[in-house]
Amino acid sequence: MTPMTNAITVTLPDGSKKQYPSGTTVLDITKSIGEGLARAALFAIVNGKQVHLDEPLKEDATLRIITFKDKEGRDSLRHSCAHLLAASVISLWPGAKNAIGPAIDNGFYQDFDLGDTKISEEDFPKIEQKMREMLETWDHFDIQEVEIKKAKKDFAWNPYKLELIEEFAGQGKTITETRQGEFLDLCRGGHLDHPKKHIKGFKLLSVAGAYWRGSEKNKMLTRIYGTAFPSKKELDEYLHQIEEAKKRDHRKLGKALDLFSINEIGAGMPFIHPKGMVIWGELEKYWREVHHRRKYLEVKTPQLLHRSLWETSGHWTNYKEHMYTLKIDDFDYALKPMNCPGGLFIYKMKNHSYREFPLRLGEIGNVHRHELSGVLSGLFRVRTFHQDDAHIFMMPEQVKDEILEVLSIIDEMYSTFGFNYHLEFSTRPEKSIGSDEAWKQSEATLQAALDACGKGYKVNAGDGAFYGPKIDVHIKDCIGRTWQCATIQVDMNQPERFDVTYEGSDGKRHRPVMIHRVVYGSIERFFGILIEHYAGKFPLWLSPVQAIVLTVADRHNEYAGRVAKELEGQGFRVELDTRSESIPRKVREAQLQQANYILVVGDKEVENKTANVRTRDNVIQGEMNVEKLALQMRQEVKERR
RNA sequence: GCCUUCGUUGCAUAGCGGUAGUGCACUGCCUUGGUAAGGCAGAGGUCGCGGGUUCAAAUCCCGCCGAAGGCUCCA
Repeated sequence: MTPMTNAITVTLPDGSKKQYPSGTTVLDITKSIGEGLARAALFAIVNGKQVHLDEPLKEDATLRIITFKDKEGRDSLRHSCAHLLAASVISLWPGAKNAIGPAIDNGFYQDFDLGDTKISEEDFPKIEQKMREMLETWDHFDIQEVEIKKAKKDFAWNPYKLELIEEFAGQGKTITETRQGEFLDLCRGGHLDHPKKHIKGFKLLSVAGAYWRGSEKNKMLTRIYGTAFPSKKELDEYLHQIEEAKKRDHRKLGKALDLFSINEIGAGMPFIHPKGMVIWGELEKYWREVHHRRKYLEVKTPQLLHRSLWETSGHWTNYKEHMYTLKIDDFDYALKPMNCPGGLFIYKMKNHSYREFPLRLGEIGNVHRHELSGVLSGLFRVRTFHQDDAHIFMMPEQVKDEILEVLSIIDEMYSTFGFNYHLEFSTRPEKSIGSDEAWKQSEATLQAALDACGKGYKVNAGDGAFYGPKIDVHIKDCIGRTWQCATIQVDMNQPERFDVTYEGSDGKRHRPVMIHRVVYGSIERFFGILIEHYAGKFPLWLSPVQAIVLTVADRHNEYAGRVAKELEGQGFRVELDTRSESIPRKVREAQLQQANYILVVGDKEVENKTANVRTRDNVIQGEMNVEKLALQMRQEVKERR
């Protein structure tokens, strides 16, 4: 490390030391160490003295960050809060039985069996009040190791805890109990040393049903979600962030901007409206532009295909509950849930030579999947959607380069939207087909490609598909949420099932390697993500309304029409507002529909043959020659910014 | 699929046993106004669908359809 002037030395919770420039705050430091810790910092001690997290540090200080993570990285603040919630609910509803209550990513939850009692969000103020009252008496947690017999006796009233005790006893684990006044709980620990002192901001967020131990075979419990932070300020920031995310909700914006709708005549079946279709069309156009340049061939395969195809592919036996099937003239048919069988069918229609490889068959294919009604959500989880699919056939020695090529396409396209992303590599699951050797080889090839691309990646051992290993790409939108979109999968199943081959340089038949890959993933989903990512303010190339021309008075209508026509003639999407409404109103409405450029024309502009230009973000460009504006807009569209 | 909550005009909502209200949007008229809501008037509703209770149901009960938040994070 190059020595820094005025550097401060920070002793991190793990004991390691790091240098920062003077003026850095504790919060900056925790953020630089890792996102988790930023929210985890309780307080900091500089040279033995406690400081505020926002306080800039001077040089030559040694800092200790006191966090609410315990030694095993568990979030003791949120976990302690879950205990507090359990104690409060049981105190308010004495018949309630608490099940588990862990800390989760952004807070905590606690499950309850409430018998016939129903708790709703209206009860939250009452519960929160009780929590505050109880917290006053919670100076510390008493945790005690107990005999199994005693534990069973203590929790005779609670079948969930009993089940856990039995289980832990069977595993030879020690049983620990914690007591806060009246409230006794079974808990393995991971609490704050001083709950009263450190729980400063908590809030209950929602109530939901959840199966005991996550299995639908078990009883449905009531789960209360909440969150907690070491300060009121951080809690408020978090709540504010949730509000901001709600404003971007694609379902809300989709309605407000008239982009799409999902109606009760088809749950999970989106209707794309004219303005939404403009964006959709641009996404497809861009996709084709990139893929054509990258030597992909495009195909289209039918929606509805005979049962025999699905029997060959294995979907009829393994995927039937997700397929829409129907009988036509006494034959069984199914709507395609995936594009690959159709793609393979095209491949099989003629002989192939290694000279054609890699053979890239792309298809923006409409698929139908019967998802459970309860999992449907806006455009994010639907029953019919379009995959920007491609099936690539190649020789084994081409796989590494081809994966790199696909990663390069992904990088190119995601950069256009301003998405940062990270890669995840999933390896062989327990239930899988194919030989050990085949798996070993394809995993090694994917890994070699990942290493070569230099992006860094996370390994999810055992998370691959049953037919092959995969690479998933997770994008991060502008408010920090991540979404899995692109995926690259090696398929060791379908080529066998369809018995596809190619002729090698040795004149013999060989089995090609096939990979599936998508970039957008689902166009519906990607569209939804984009709506939230841009908060409805689409960049010019995607924007449904690129410009609105509005008039000051009726006598300017004719000229305004000419201006609109000129821009339209140059290929822009333009609206004309000649209503006899006030200018502030017309400007406001143009802004609300997120028109990129708002052109006002009045006496001055008619005389000078110009338009007065402003953007939806209140940037006033002033009087401009229309041709010059068109030139500027063309450049903006071209650069897709 | 299961749990909780919810479905009132194009949108957002009030009403929660006794003639269905408001705001925005829409239509008409007045206004011809210079950059985020000018004024007045009007039209628009099988209160998701079906059944039940009641003298009377948007309101209470049951069933169905649809939506939202969950159902992975383990004492």
